[in-house]
Amino acid sequence: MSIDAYDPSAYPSFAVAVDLVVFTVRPPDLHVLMVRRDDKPAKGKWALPGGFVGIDQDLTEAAQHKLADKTGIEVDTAHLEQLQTFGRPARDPRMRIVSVSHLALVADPPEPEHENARWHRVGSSVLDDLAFDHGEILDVGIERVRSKLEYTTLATSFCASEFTIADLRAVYEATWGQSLDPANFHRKVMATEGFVEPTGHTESNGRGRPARSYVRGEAVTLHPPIVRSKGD
Amino acid sequence: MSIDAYDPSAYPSFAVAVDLVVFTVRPPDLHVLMVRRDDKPAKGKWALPGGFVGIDQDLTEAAQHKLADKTGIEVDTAHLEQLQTFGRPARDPRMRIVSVSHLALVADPPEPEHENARWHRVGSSVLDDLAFDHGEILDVGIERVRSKLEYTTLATSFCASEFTIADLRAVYEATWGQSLDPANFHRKVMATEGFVEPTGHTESNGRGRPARSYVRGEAVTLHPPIVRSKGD
DNA sequence: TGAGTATTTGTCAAGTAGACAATTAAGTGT
DNA sequence: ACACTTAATTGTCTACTTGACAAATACTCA
Repeated sequence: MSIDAYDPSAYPSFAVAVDLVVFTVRPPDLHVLMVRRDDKPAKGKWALPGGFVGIDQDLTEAAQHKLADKTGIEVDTAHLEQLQTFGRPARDPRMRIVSVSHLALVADPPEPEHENARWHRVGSSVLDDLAFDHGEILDVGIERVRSKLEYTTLATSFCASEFTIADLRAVYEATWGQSLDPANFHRKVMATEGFVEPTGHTESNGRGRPARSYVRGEAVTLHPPIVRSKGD
Repeated sequence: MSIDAYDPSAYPSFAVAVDLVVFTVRPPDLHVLMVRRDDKPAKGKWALPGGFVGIDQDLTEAAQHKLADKTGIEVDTAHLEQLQTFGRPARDPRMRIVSVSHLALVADPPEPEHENARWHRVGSSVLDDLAFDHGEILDVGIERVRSKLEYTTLATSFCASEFTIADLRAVYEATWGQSLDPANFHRKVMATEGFVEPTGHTESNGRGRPARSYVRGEAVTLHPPIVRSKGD
């Protein structure tokens, strides 16, 4: 049953695709980018943005191109990481396609140019019936972004270059779907060396005391983490 | 630059492989299974066990087969999970191969049957010059298993069906390469509901007070986690 | 000027982690 | 039977972290 014995010139032939789970935060909700399919398989259904990988194209490179294509986001302002690979033989009716899914976090994207692309609120019933196995991929993406916020500084990827602690807190609240104590959150962020760096000036949103503004710091991981409470 | 415009019958053709990072613990060290290549590319170098995925074979299924093949381990006694996918265009000189790497944790394996397969201590200089990009894959695997021990009950996958708290502690110490306080470790494990369940009897190792023995519990995640100290 | 609102700082009780002493329960050799 | 050695298990204490909530601060708006 070993495949080692195959003729080297006759390896099974796969297509390889990248699918993107692109999140953004529009307080008070987390949103994910979806495109409506207008071609043959699963026509009319919502699907994750994605596409095939070129034969000389790196996986990350393919994901970056697709992200720029669908959102108009500069590659270096967004966070992009590999999520998980899905390869069930029957996941696409056309042929054997292995999809390397990626997670992307973007701040403040413009409305999509493509007619068929749209941001959907996470939790919307639209996301309950997606094309192919994209519902499963989305679930993995949601859990990944929620857990990454606990122990990394990734939340800042959802913020503009300058932001307030309240902006950052809104990111956590939208992603986790739970409210956090402003006082304790503020203290935790400030206690983590390198999470945020003060700019020196303040931003007023018209009401209440103006908040000091910050930019991203050098730190990547949080010690100690900021944890969700058990009630997911 | 969009690939959507390609003729549907002319998707780029890839080979898809699985590579396995198989760990076991032989106190006081973590060990990883490697095979020496005796074929053309990178001949004579050590590589991760792996192979090509069949055109009708699921990724997990392919990984399970390879694991059973190389270790003689029953599939249901080992832990197996997807690690990360590597697909740099030039990573294999033969052709375009995308490798879906997997992490496996096994308890007390027999010596490998194949002449070319061998367990190597993590940290051994043998692992500094592996075939293809397997050094990179191994590094990802090492970091994954170390971090998973922090917040899951996976350490029990390294133990036989019955084990003592000291056995479990030896797993943590081998994986993290640091010693842990027996008293505090014992208390933490016992404090986590469902981590281990007592069998009622004890195991003596010839010296000192015999330890009570336990089996795996139902719990999957640890609340609170058992964390490494900063000095990695 | 005062009311309203959001940020930021203070305070305190409860819980957790890490260090290390003390106790328990075997084996071993005389 | 009796000390002696070793390792498991339990106790204890201090320092720190968490979460709840009160208080002070600094603006805008009417």
